[in-house]
Amino acid sequence: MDFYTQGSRIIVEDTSNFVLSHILESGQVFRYTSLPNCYQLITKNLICILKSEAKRVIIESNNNNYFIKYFDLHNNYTHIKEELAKFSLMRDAISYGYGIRILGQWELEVIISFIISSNNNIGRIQKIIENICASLGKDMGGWHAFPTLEQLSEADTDFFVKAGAGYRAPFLVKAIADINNGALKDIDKDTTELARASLMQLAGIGRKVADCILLFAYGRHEVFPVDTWLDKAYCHLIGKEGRTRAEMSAELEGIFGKYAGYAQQYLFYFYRKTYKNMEDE
DNA sequence: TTCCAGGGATATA
DNA sequence: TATATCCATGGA
Repeated sequence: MDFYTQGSRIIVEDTSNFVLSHILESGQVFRYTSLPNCYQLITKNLICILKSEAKRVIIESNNNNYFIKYFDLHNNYTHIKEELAKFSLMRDAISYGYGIRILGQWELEVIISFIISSNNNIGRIQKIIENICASLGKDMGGWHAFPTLEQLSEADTDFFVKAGAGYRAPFLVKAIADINNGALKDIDKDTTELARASLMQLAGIGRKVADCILLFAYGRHEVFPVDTWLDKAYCHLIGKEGRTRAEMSAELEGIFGKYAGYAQQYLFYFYRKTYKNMEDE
C-alpha cells in the first residue's frame, strides 16, 4: 500500500500516482481553494487540507476513511497507466497528468455541479456552486457544507438565478424535485446503460453531463464523457471527422473499455492545458 | 464586439 | 432521426 494513516492524517508516500494539482485541476471537482503551501477542499459536509511535501502528500481531515475512498487510494494507478500506455495516443497525456486520480464524490453534489457546468466555464461554475452553498448549506464555522437534498428542495428558480445559474435555474429546480421523488433511487443496481438513461431523464442532464456524473460519483469508470475539449482533440487523436459527441463517446468507450474514464481524464487535463500549443504546431 | 466555456432543450423538417 | 437555434453570464 502506498499510504498510511497517522492520527487525523493520511500520508500518501508514493507521489508518482498522486499529484494534487493534477487531481484538482482536471475538471472533476469544483470546491477547492489554493492557499499558500496547500489546498483546502470541501466535499459534502467535510473539509480537508492537502499539503504537498518532498516526496509525499498529507491529507488532513477528521475522517480518514471517507478520504481514503474519496481519493481512490486502494486503486492501482500504476497498472491503469501501464494498460493505457499500450495506446500510443495516450502516452503524452499520461506523462503530463501522471498524478491524476478519479475521485469518488457525493452523488448529489456532482449532479448539481454538472448541471451547472453545461456551456459554462470552470471559474463560473465554482462561483455559482459557492453561492448556492453559502446560502443553503449548513454553516460549519468559516465554511459551508454542500446543501442536502432537503435544503436544495426549498430553493426556487429565482434563488438559482440570483446564484448565477442563468438559464439552468429551472433545470436545477426540476431535477431536484424529481430526485426528491425517487427518480434515481435504484440506479446503483442498474447497468451503466440504464443508469445513464435514468440520469438523462432529469432536466439539464444530457449524455455528457450524465457521463460525468456516472464517472465522478457512481464509480462507472468505463464511461468516456466528451466535452468541448475532447471534441476538439478527437480528430487529432482518432483521425476521423463529422462524428457527434455521443458517437465519439461510444467509440472511445469501445477502445479503452474498463479504463475509458481514466483515459478521458488524462486526455481532458492534457488537451485543456496545452490546446493552444497544439494549435501553434 | 465577438467568441467561448466540462451542453441541453426545443422547434422544425 | 437529424440539424439549427436559443439559452445567462463574464472573461478573453
